[in-house]
Amino acid sequence: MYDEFITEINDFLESEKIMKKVNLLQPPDPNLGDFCIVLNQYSKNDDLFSLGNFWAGKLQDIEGIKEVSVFSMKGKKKPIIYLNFIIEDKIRDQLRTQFISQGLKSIFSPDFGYNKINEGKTAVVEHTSANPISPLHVGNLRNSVHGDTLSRILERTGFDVVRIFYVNDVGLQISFVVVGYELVKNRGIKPAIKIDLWMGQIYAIMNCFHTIQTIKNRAKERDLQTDDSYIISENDKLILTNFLEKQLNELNTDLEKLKTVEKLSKNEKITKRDLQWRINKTKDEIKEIQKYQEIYWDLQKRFPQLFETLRDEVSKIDLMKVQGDYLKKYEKNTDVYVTSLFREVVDWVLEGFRWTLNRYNIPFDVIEYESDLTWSGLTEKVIDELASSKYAVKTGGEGIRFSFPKEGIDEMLQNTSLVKKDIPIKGQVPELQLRRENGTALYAAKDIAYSIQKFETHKPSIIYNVISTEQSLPQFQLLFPLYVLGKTEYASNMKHYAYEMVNLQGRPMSGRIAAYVTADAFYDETIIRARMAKRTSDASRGIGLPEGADEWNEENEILRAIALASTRYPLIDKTPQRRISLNIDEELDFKKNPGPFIEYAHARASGVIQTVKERLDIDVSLDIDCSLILDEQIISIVTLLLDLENIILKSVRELDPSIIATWCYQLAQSFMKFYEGFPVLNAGSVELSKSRLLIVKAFKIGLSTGLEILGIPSADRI
RNA sequence: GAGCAUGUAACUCAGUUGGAAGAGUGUUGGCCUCCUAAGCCAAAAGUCGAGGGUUCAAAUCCCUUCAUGCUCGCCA
Repeated sequence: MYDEFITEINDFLESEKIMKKVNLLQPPDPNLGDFCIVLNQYSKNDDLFSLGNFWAGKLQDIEGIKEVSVFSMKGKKKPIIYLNFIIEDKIRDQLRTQFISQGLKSIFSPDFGYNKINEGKTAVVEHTSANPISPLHVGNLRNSVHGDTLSRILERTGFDVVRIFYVNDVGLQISFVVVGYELVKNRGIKPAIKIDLWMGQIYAIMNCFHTIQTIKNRAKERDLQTDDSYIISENDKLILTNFLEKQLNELNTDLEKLKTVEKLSKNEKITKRDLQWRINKTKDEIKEIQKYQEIYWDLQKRFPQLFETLRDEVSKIDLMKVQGDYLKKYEKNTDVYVTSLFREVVDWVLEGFRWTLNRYNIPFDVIEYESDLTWSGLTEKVIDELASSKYAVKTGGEGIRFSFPKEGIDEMLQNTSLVKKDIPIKGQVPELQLRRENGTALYAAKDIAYSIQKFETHKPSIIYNVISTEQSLPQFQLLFPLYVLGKTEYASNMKHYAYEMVNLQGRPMSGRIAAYVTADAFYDETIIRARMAKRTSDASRGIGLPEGADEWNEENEILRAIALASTRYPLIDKTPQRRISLNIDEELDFKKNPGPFIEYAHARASGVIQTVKERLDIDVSLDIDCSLILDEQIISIVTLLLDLENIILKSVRELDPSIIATWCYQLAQSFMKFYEGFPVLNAGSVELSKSRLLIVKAFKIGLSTGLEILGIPSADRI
């Protein structure tokens, strides 16, 4: 807004033989001045205060400047001198009029809120990708909301975005559900609740049986006398923990010994770290026994019918063998029955996911199955190719391990656009096992193959993987193999969008024990609470319950907007690398959640527009007298609105959609203040009504754009 | 043991290339005869985790240190 002054001040600086470009700042309080500069930036003079007064006198002569005041702040060695500029009222008004009228023009143009720098390019966003074994919970939802918002932001910059859900349908976990499902299906039991919720229960129960069986198998290997049932009896527990605690004691004495001597015995060379690792393992094992004894009773109590059925059926079969067998058959796609059974379970759960995600306004373009990738043979091809590189080591059997020597990494940094900061670890990057000794591929290898597949099928110029920060190292470990395979471009353009996990009331959520607040429950609860709040508020305004079918539909739409604002906003308003702790009760208290506040601001704006239309019958065009609306409050709204494009670019650059969320909130806040102080209906004159109405409309456009980026519909009434 | 992230008001968090410490919630007190009070106004509340360094100037950059979370050789 103050461009003219910049050139004038630059001219002055030049006449003082200072070759620096002037940098205008904003004083903390508008009463201090319209803009200011820091004198220290331009002069190393010892007596800055006198110089400041001298400059102030000179600069005051610039046309349009009313006054330049000198403000001195104490520094350790020298004072810090600010020169505060106050513009002549008339000039300020002129500048503001111009600023607002030009600003409004660009806000009402169809390009507003877009910056097509990536036009014609494709971006892939892979997100959510939750295992299809239990319902989506609030923890998964953070991933979905971030992934979806990121996609929407990318679209705003011109990208053609492909949203991918990657289904991990090959693995031990999924085989639990498949076997469990087959067992209950054969007994004629059908789901009476939402399918993913039901499968989640089967999963938790089967996981429990499986873990208990694993514990018992380990006991057998150690020649301990436990029985074969799927329950840890008190006797079993006693035998197991006694054994483990004895072992723990031995390990601890070894560790103490190792602190004083180099080696434990002549033959055995064992490191401290190794011992520590074993100690931790043993401790975990002891905890696990206790935990799964409790989980057993807990699940039996919570899901009695499923539990009893599954326990009866499981005791008739060799669970480990059947599971392993099924999994192998599915991986190789050799048994039509098994394959269709897996797909039946997976697709059923995915249908449940889709339904849930749809409520949250989160669409997907593509669903890709890990099994398809496995069957395509690409993984084996990639492993073989990597195995012949100089970084691969054979580890016995068919095992292949991949190493990350410093020279190799340095070479990659030179030949790609990657920089040191992209490496999440200093020093030696740990080796990566690609194939087990028994010949099966590990997840890491599949992921490398999958990355290549993603690039080759969708031809994106960039891929974003939305995955929690826990996966930083494995995500980085993907890049170097890609580079080694000659896929330099791929390595450069695969980005890990990392976000921290969600804690729920101080406790992490676990699918393994079916302890989660499901995304569905969260949504349902929010709708109920929103309806209660709306009815209360309507009643205080004398509005009755909705009667006709249309009104019910309208109410439902309003409630949906409020629900999405209340659920999506708290998941996106904090920077992704911050761990968040959701307190469901607080999020449902609409006074504590900024989401509904933003909706309210939008509804108020819509209300104004509607009422004015009904009662005033005025025509609004851009051709208005902006000199009527030069107030700070209005300037701040327009400034914010015009900032949207920058904000979008910044959020892409920093991979942080919370910037958009904060912007929406600030804008809503700014509008609320405007709303209180600047009535449109009773403005006093038609001209004033018109110009204020234009601001309201501009605000509405801006906020609904922001909300659209956040995937939140905007409500016209609340 | 090593690496990464975080640490700002009682609570939840913003804070742009270093340039005058910011919101909301909560607390206290005001404001509905007037476009929706899920709102607005005012007040109180801070050693920016601690210590050091660089600088005219540090929440911001560098070093040290403390606290919390996550990760680190065949889990997916």
